[in-house]
Amino acid sequence: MHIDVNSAFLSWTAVEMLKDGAAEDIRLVPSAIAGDPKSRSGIILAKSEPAKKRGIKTAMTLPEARRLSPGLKTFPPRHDLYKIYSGHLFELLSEYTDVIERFSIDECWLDYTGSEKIFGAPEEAAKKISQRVKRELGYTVNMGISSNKLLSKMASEMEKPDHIHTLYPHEIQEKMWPLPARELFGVGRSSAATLARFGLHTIGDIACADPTLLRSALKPAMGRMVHERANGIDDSPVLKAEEYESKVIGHSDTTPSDVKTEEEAFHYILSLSERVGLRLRESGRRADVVTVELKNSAFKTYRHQKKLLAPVSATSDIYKTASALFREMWRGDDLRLLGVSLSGLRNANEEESQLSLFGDFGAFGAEQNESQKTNDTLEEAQDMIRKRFGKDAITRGTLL
DNA sequence: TCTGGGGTCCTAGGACCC
DNA sequence: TCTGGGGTCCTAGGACCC
Repeated sequence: MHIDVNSAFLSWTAVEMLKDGAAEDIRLVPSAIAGDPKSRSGIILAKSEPAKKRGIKTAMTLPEARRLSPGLKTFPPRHDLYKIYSGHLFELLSEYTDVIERFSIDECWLDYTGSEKIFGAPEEAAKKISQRVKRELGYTVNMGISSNKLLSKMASEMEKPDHIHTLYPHEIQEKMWPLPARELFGVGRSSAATLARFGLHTIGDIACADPTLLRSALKPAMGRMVHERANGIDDSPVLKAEEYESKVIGHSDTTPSDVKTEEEAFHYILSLSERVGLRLRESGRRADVVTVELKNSAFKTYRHQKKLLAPVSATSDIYKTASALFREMWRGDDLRLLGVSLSGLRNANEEESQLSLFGDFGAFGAEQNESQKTNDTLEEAQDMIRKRFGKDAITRGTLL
């Protein structure tokens, strides 16, 4: 089964507002969750059904949305709230199986195999789950049922909101093949355009196309994948949280105004390094690849990465690499976004020799190792302060 | 009153190795 | 008197997902 919260950010905000005594349910009027144009994040993140009827789409800019729906009520995103609501949903779902894969904050797969004996046929269980979510948590979900992840996902995307769909293999031709190619999970704007050039417009067209043609048109991996998916083929397992580890830890910020100087950029790089470093250490891991991403005022994005000789976890090491990357890559253009991410992640204790043999400036190993130990201790202390008193309890003077 | 932030995966080219 | 073929690793860029 695949389960998807209808207009998650908006639904959860609506439930919270009602809990706080709001007179109006924002789900029943044209409304949206949107960022703030002042901070240059003014896009639609979620919309109500009445807003959707007026043509408002996710990722649309706020002025565009207001033109379509002048009275549109908008509310800022509340990610901390969403995390809590998401947690409650997953708790409820955990009663039905312990094999749950969280795909995003509002979507997951349940491997219902074996649970029939306790909760009945999947269609019956889905109905129960959906009703319980509505009654106990206060919002609606879409659910899809089939024999693999791809088909259940395609099923839950069908008619919204508050629907349960099946898409078993024998239903593929009737229910999935007539859909536009773009609606196949994994086919985006670019692939859809390429497929259209070959006269392939529906999922059925892809399913019946020559696999060799697809592989040459879309590159081998993508060609093979879309052909398999269009035919309902997918054998990927539902991965429990214990079996899953993220491969990247990253943060990026769109700045309130363009960054034009190296000095200003370094402040952001330091703040970003601190945030990814904290998350890295909290996850108990170290990283040996640092990536810096920049987006200029023309919306052109570019990144540089650097693989280190040894994995690191200290903010100072991350910042050192990130600022060097920035210096090497910056084209002098006005920047609207800066990002720092860490990859090449491994468990901290797996690395016996975590200390670099050579110093910063080719100094003797011992000195470098001592300063690194001091750094680690300093940062551990800061992490503890943040854990106990909040993320803003301690920060660098330069970031104030 | 213009365009977010968090990720995953694939490809191509170059350095390098035998 | 003219330049192979098997690999691995690193990096930059891009497609795709929510």
